[in-house]
Amino acid sequence: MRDVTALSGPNGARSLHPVMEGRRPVPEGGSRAERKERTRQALLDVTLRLIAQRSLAGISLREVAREAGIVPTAFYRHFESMDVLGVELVDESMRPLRQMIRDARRGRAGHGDIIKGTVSILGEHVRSHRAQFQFLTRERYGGVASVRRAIDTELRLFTSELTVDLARLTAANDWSAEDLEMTADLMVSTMLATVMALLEVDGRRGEDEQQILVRAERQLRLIALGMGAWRSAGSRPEAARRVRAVGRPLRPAT
Amino acid sequence: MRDVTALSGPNGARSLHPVMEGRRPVPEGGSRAERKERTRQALLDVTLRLIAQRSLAGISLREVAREAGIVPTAFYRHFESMDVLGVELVDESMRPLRQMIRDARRGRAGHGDIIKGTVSILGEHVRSHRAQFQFLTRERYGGVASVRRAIDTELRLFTSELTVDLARLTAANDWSAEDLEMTADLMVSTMLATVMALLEVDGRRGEDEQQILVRAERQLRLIALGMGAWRSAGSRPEAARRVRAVGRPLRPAT
DNA sequence: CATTTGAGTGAACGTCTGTACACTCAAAGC
DNA sequence: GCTTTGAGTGTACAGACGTTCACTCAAATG
Repeated sequence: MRDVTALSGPNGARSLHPVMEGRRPVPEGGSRAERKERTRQALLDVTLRLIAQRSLAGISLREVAREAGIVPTAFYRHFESMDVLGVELVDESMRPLRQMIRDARRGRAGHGDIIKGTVSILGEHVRSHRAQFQFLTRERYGGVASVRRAIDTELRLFTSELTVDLARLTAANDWSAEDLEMTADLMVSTMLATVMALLEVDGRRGEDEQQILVRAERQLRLIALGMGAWRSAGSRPEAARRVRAVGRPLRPAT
Repeated sequence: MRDVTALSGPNGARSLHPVMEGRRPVPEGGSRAERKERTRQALLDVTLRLIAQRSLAGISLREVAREAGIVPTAFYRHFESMDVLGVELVDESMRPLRQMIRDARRGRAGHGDIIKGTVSILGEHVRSHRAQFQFLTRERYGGVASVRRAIDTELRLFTSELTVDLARLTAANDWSAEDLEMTADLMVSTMLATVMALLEVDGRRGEDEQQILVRAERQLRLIALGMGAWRSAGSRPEAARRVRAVGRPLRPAT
């Protein structure tokens, strides 16, 4: 935030190169409602872009407005404050994540290996929706309380959906709801850790993307193996066998 | 003679109102070095206290100085900037965490159950060093790049230490270094997720502390079971048996 | 004892912030 | 066609920010 100030000296802000500075003052045309929506989207997009370098708390209303090509006061026509914009951004950023879950569930990659497919889809989505994932992980434990809450709520929903999926895969009634939820939580947090690692991969050499994904795949497979062993030492062998199938095909490290 | 220092400037500026504000201006007494160290510590403490509500990026140098009872300019006698203070704070906050690892390793709780003991120690430390853990988790993916780096480095060290421990527990040469690191990473991220959940427990009813710790224990046990099964389906059964012992005693959900 | 040192002071600076207010003027509604 | 609406404008202000500078004055030094 500090080094940015070096750009805007006490010049007139007039004599800049006419073609330089690609500041688009919101594309024109369309009905009133369309134009408003476009400006609103521009504000969200700009914030998402800026979050790549600083956290939401470090981004000012004025800067967002400036980058979106409107005057600071016009910001209020769309959002009450930056905090409210942040909460809205959670919803928007969650959309690709929800799509990801849907993709993973239908087994789009469809190689018959659920884990491999899921991890591969995760990698693709993080690559193509980098900014959204960055926003979510950065602000999950960040400074703005309302935004943190919103993310937390969505993530809980995510976990409970996965719990349902797991229940289906484990023959439903052999595992307690508590154990299912515990396992789903472990998987979600493993995937989140993977997302965070992926996002830090450039700028931090040493681990490359593929390596992280391979590790995530093995971690999930380890968990699946654990599921197979969880109850197998006693109670219902046929359910345990079913769970174990999730972990297959297992191909340990060379 | 322009070095006439006898300027009749508007010095005055003797003592202000004796009872200005209830701000403690750094406890007095001791040598110069001691007083300096105390002020320095006050700056760190104040920042740690303020981080409970906002992120580091949202805390100003002036506010920290004010709360520590010194004038803004005096801040520079101790730190070049808030960013540098942040990096220093990482080091300081890591100390309790390092102590925790040492405790866990020696099995201070000493019930013979490594997992139970570790989780219990984790819970205790989070309770008694709340602010430090909050700082670390909040800033791990936060806005200040240098702080993020510092935390990342320390956490990597943590993981590699755990890798060594795992190597010892798994008979050293049956598992590849890569697999050991993968597993250690999974365990660390599980524990970090637990820390984060613990920190959000109050202010967010529904899950209480004990519940989170029980879940973490089960998650780690699930992982340990996974380790037992990882290689057992083929290669070196006696090593697998050894690993499996880590997971015991296993007492699945009621 | 006289001298040097350096943590803390206080005023001042230029800049950026969020927000208030009165305004413009094209599209929407009647 | 006349009126209403509302997204975007421009000016203005008070407060907070980081940083500068010349300073004080007790402790450390010798």
